[in-house]
Amino acid sequence: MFALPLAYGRMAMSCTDQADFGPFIERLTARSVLSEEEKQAILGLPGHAVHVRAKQDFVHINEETAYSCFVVSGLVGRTGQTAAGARQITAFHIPGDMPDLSSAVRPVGVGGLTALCDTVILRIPHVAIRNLMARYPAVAEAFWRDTMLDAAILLQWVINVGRRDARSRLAHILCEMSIRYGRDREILTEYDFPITQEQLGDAAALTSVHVNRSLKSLRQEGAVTIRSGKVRIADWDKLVAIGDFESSYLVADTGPERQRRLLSAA
Amino acid sequence: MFALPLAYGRMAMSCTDQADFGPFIERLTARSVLSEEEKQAILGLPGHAVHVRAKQDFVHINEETAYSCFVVSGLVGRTGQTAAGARQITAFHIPGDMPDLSSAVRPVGVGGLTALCDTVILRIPHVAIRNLMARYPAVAEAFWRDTMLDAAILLQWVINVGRRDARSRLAHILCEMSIRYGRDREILTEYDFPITQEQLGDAAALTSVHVNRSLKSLRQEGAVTIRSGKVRIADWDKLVAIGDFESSYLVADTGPERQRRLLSAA
DNA sequence: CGAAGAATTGAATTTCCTCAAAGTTCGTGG
DNA sequence: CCACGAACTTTGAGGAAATTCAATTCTTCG
Repeated sequence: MFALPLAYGRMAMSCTDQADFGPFIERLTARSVLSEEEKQAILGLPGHAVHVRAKQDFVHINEETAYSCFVVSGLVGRTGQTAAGARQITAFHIPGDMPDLSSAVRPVGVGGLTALCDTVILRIPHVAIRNLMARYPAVAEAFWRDTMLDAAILLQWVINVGRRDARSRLAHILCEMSIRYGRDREILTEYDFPITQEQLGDAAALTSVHVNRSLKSLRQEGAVTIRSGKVRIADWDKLVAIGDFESSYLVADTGPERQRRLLSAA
Repeated sequence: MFALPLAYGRMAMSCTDQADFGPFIERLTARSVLSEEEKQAILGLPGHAVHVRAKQDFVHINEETAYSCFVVSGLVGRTGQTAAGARQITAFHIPGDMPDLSSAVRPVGVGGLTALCDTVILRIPHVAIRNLMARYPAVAEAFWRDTMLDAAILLQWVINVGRRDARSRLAHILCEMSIRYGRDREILTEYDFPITQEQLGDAAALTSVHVNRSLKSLRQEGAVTIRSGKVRIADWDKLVAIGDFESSYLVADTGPERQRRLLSAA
């Protein structure tokens, strides 16, 4: 078995530290208007913790699940595949993300989910999510908005894979993850990114050999270094220039002010 | 000016033929449980018709709009761009689609919208959409689900661009459009696809020169022919094989039965 | 009929891939 | 604490796919 069930119970109880679920709430509330009651309701979602070892799929392509996953720790990749078996990572999901939140509304279509390193997830029944959304329309909208952020990232992914050369693709990914790992979306010049060059290649649509050569080039140019899962950005501006990175798709979001405007207009 | 305003008024009135808005309703109701009242409410959305000439952008990248677009006729491309100016089409939208429905909830992040040929769209104010969703939660969910179908298509787009060679990419696109143009998702072996090889290249992340050579190869192999915007699929099975096409991401959807199950469970 | 846009073809070049072999790192068990 | 093995990284050489640049032909449309 690839997965080891640990505990059942309320989300807040299935982990010793309730803060585990914090990042998601933080991200949501940064972009949506949620009341204390609504936030508490989200925190009260029932969750089932699962440890997944590195390189194990925990949701298969075209699998129809009855739950959505919340990433507690580790790193998750959304994957697709050609018939020939070539793997493509279409998204990274870090702690605080819900990679397949959309499955609550459309049970298939997110592709597979793989743990890129040892990872802990929480499985949250669709029924619970749907109940919550029925009760709190603002939560439903916040969830929808969260899936649209994923879609916006995916859109940049297409551009990255389609229109940039190897070095740019990698630089772009490293810039993006820097912002995403950062609290309040600030730039992290150093962060843990537990991924192999092979997996980076699956994400950037390159072979691991070419990833290696390209990383070497980035390193020699003094832009960035990756060593045993630790990214050190030596020169942010240079990395941004190489990666043709423009963070607005991550940052420019519907903040609470905008939400209030929309709500008052309606 | 690139756009020529035509008429204001209720959606049903801004076009002589109400059936123009039909495809969207059909698609939605095929995947969601909507009452007659809810359908009528959607049909009653106010729309502002706009004619857009070929190759004109009508929503710019990072533009924050106050409306979503509904494609009445023609062909729309969602676009992204690198700083160097390389263009990438990330999605095609055909009559009946709402390319930036998501902007009602997250005003930026869909990229730009371009008319790939002479096209008519309807601009529907976010306020109206949001009012409708507030009144009918089932409509809100149906709209969300529609954006998730786009996301699922986008996911395949990444795989296509990232992991297939030129011929396969083109074959995959032509297969996908065949299904999408078909009513009830049946296979069309002949359909209008008013697009240039240059634009196909922007979609497949290839140069127009290489698109040309690859199409020639597909033609010579007896798989498919494109001539002045008309696709003729000579051998569907062959095209599917070359394009590594598996239609479930378009077809396998949350039908009404599944929706009823989810609703009753909740 | 003429012009503009689109499609087609050729030749040289570049980027990335494939195949193959060493070298490193790190965890595990002796 | 060291030896071993597995996984990961690094490097080399040759080849394939797609690009670039440039020129020509075909279509469409006013």
